[in-house]
Amino acid sequence: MPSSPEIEQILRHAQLRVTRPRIAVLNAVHEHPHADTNSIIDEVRRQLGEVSHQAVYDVLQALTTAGLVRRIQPSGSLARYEARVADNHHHIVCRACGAVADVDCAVGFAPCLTPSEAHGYAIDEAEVIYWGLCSSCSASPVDVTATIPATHTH
Amino acid sequence: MPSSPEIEQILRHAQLRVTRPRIAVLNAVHEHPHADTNSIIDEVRRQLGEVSHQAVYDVLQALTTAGLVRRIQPSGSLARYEARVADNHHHIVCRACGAVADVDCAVGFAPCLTPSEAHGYAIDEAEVIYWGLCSSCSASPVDVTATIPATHTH
DNA sequence: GAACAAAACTTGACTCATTCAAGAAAACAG
DNA sequence: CTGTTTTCTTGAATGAGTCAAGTTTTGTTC
Repeated sequence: MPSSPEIEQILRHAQLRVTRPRIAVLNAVHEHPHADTNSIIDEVRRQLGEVSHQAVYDVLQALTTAGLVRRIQPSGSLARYEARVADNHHHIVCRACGAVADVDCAVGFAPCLTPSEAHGYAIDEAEVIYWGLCSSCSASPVDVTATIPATHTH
Repeated sequence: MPSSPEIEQILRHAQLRVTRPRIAVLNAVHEHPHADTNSIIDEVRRQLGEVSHQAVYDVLQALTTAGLVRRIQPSGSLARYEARVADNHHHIVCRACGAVADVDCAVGFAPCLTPSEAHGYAIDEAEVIYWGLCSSCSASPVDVTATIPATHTH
């Protein structure tokens, strides 16, 4: 969890201008991995007072393009962001409550990045999402007949 | 590509009532794998004349729940459907044009379905999406700086 | 094969995450 | 400090998807 001056350095090193919304957004993503855009907006406003949602959308886009955060969007979920970008890890998503957990890439780069047949595509990333039920949702059964996973967070 | 009476049988075997919209939708998904909802609506209307979009949404939901079609939704893309449901295959998505191709599951069920650490989740599916550029987009370079893949189809 | 209950479809309004656009404010190079 | 560029604010718009009430159709039962 980088301190505020560290966050500032991260932005500068990425050649991004340092602004309060950017510091707050990057901070929020570090503190709340897999948070969706609305949660990030809330958290940023908690830190700074009123900030336009558009600013947060712009910042998230800029940070994503700069490679400082990564955007994930499991089917049926809103866009979520995480600051863990250095490695190639994957995610487990709960079908019932939408909770997301990280999983290290089990098999390194080999079977994980190489499909059996690439159809002429130049592949640069293998994204893996494991679907299932988190421990608390396994414990307290709900209706999971729908194939489309729930949208809300924990 | 099942014929119309075959489509009807498929519906009956799934204990679904046979209606013209359902036949047309299931037909469209068979004929246009990975088509998004709007394309399916267009195709269904080409077959039947006017059909409400709501009917198509309802049918797709019913077919998905019955396991006759599978819904996929790569980040930044609209919901897409495919009728290939019997096996565990994966997808390659072009970052530039959004084109989707099938890939057989390269590694069987083992590394493909087993994460290194399940965090207490009961996992039932491993979804893999390979990201890259399709052959035509590799040939005619466009701007691919954005991390969020394009929404439109070919 | 008519009548009935359940399931599907139509219509039309609505939601809400995300985007667009134009002007004001802030960052930073010189 | 000044100017240019980038970022932020404001407010409206977009559009995939959902909701809800009423009508039609399906398939079953008599």
